[in-house]
Amino acid sequence: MEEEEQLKLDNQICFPIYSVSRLITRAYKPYLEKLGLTYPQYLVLLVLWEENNLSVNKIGQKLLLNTNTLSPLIKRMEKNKLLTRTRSKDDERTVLVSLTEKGLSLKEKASPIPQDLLNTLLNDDVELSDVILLKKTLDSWINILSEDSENITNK
Amino acid sequence: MEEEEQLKLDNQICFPIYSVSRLITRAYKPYLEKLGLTYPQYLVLLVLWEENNLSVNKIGQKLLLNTNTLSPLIKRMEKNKLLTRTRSKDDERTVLVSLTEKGLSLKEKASPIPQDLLNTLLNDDVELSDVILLKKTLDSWINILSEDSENITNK
DNA sequence: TATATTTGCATCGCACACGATATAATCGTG
DNA sequence: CACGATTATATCGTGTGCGATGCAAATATA
Repeated sequence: MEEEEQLKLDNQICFPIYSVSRLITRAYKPYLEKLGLTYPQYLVLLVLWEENNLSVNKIGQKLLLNTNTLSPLIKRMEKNKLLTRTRSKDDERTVLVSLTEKGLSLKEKASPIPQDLLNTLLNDDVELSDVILLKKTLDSWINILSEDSENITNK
Repeated sequence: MEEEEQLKLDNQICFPIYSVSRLITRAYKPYLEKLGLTYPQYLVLLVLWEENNLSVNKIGQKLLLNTNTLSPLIKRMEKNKLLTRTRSKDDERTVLVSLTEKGLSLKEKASPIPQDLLNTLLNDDVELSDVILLKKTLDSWINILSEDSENITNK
């Protein structure tokens, strides 16, 4: 393909990813608003629902987010009584994040959301096999791109 | 799949999209920094390189961005001498955005970027056919999701 | 033609992202 | 044990995204 052609918006691979990412966040919004959550906050909860009592660093590794994003985000969640922050006794530098009752209880309310949204897509002629393939491709890109940048957690 | 299972981060389709989107922006950064651009500013230029002298509204339609995002963004670009903003004589409400010499001249410098980044991925064992399929899938999602939300340009 | 509605853009407030930098605790090495 | 390097987190500044709202120009309708 000509360089000229590659600069056209329609031929960019990055633009659809960027757009779909925003559109998905938008699709989540009505669901998450009912729970008083933003999308990144929901991601933090997903992590903690799987394994409670993690350090800020560990959450960042799982979400590929740095502490300069996570620290204020987690503080807002603390203010909303979703979780607590405590310095570890073993290592005073580490902040351990634990779910409160409120944070735990949201799990049940959130559980139908992924299937609901998936159904919206599937109802609109998206094939489940495409979704699975898409995820597979993206997962391999995450590996490549996060190794390339290698700066996710200020290493 | 159980609802419980669907809440695991590994089983979410939205998370990889969100992550890859950010990782791609990050991959673009070293290239765009040399041109004094951010990623969304680069997108605006892509649009204007294809068709100059567009209204804010039209740019927003192409990028699926609303004016509350675009207005300040375009003003920053005006401050950086990349473009000019003028009220249309036909319709005083409309602001027409035109590239300056500087904005136009960046096109050549930007032209190798997409291929460069694609090569980075392809060198890392990503199949071109996967990229093409990925784009196809995402494009159809954009159609579905932007119709569903139907609020991209404050309609 | 007067006025209600719509349209195009802008502003405000809030919540991310993230590079750069700061700070305190811990670790490594002599 | 001393002290420089590393690590975990936090803070700051800038630039998005976006819902809510404002405002002026254009349009529709009585």
